Amino acid sequence: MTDAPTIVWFRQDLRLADNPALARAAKSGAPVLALYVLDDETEGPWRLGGASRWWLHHALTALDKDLRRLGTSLTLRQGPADRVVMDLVDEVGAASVTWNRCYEPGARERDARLKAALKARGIDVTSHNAALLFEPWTVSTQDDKPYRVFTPFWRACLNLPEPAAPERAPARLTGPADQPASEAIEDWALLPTAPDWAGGLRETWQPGEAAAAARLDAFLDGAIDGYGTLRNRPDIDGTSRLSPHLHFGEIGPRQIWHAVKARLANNGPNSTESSAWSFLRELGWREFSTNLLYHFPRLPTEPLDQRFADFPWGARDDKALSAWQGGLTGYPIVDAGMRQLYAIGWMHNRVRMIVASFLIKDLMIPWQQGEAWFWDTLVDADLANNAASWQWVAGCGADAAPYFRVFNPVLQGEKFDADGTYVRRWVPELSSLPNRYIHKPWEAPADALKAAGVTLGETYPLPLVNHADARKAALNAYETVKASA
DNA sequence: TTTTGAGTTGTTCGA
DNA sequence: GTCGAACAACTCAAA
Repeated sequence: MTDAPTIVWFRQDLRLADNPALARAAKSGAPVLALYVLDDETEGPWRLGGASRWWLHHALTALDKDLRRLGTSLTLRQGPADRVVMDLVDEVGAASVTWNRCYEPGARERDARLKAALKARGIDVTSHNAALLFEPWTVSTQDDKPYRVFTPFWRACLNLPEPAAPERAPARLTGPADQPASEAIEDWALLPTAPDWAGGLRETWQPGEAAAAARLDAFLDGAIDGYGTLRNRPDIDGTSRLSPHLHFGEIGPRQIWHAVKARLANNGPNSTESSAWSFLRELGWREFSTNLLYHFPRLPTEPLDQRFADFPWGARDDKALSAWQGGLTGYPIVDAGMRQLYAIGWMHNRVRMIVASFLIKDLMIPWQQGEAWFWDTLVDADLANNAASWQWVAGCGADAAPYFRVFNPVLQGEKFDADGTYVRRWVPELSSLPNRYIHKPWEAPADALKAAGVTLGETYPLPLVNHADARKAALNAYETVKASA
């Protein structure tokens, strides 16, 4: 049975280049059966959110097209992935199964179970690293414990052997003689219909491996030079916007790492060098979050710092939560961010911190509710990054901000969106307000509001809470955590 | 074991 | 408007 196929199970590695599982199968000479399984059960409550589903539809369409160029195609199946894979092994008489690792707790358990079951049946099964620069089990403190502080973690990473150079995509792939039936992606109904809210996503994003590579190239030719400072400016395209491509594995961190390094070696004056390093550091944060999730699988639901288990959150307030979600808090920078998120499935990172701080500290709503909303609405929703970042803002995570650090939405707006460009773009009903009031319309005199066509409480909300009071209340609540130490 | 240095991303107050 | 200091102590990681 020399033509028994190898199943390459694609997961969060939807690319042909720098894909060790695919490379291994291609080199083996066996026919390659490319598989993707839509599995809404394994990760429990963390099944793919709406924006992620939109992205996935297009990413799989692009991957199938790329595979066809090489001579095969993508087989789609739905169901609990371990069962689906096992059934397909029987169906096609596969001799070998290979995949690239995931680090979510449900996926890890499932993969371990499946691997054991496949081995027990004499199937050759391998797993590989396509998602990280450094595997979580290779980075630990001298006491062999996981790092809980970013800077020493990243230092330790940089002392490890450099990540391997990415491999090219296989030049050609041969599918199995009998290509098994694939489900139709349309039947998965990943795209929103009634209503179709994805217009802003379509205008903003192009999923797929080729688009990811183009995005990286554009970033390396442009914004990376100013990344060190401009990445904080939501009114400017100062970031790479690679996050959704990275999440779905349309590009891998090794590819980014080596592309940035190559550029540094070629033409890196000192100013670009520090910007390039601050960009690579962001990859480091991605690694750090994945490490945290790997070592603390309850990260998405429970505070890393147990003292926060009984944090005195405010009484349940659905109206405040809805106002936050809908971008109707009365704080322009917060509302701009939340509307950007809803419109295009992405929010600038600086603004993510501002809106998260507002939900947690001004509204006293548990961070898990913000995490859930982001999970559903972000095209780059990633279990590790999302959980680690929300916990960080809440002060209960690794490397947590000091409790007294409460973002002031007015000052943050004035500092990072000084002329209000970002607010005007996403909160158009304020667009005619003068700069000096754009981040605090409630301080504008009546004639300025009138001239701008703004009626507070009607065309734009009054502030949901008074920030100065909310800040004091938050600091009081955080005092109780200290006391419970 | 003990000690030491350091910790992504802020705000407010007073000079 | 701008600047520096205070905010409060704690935990982590390494020497």
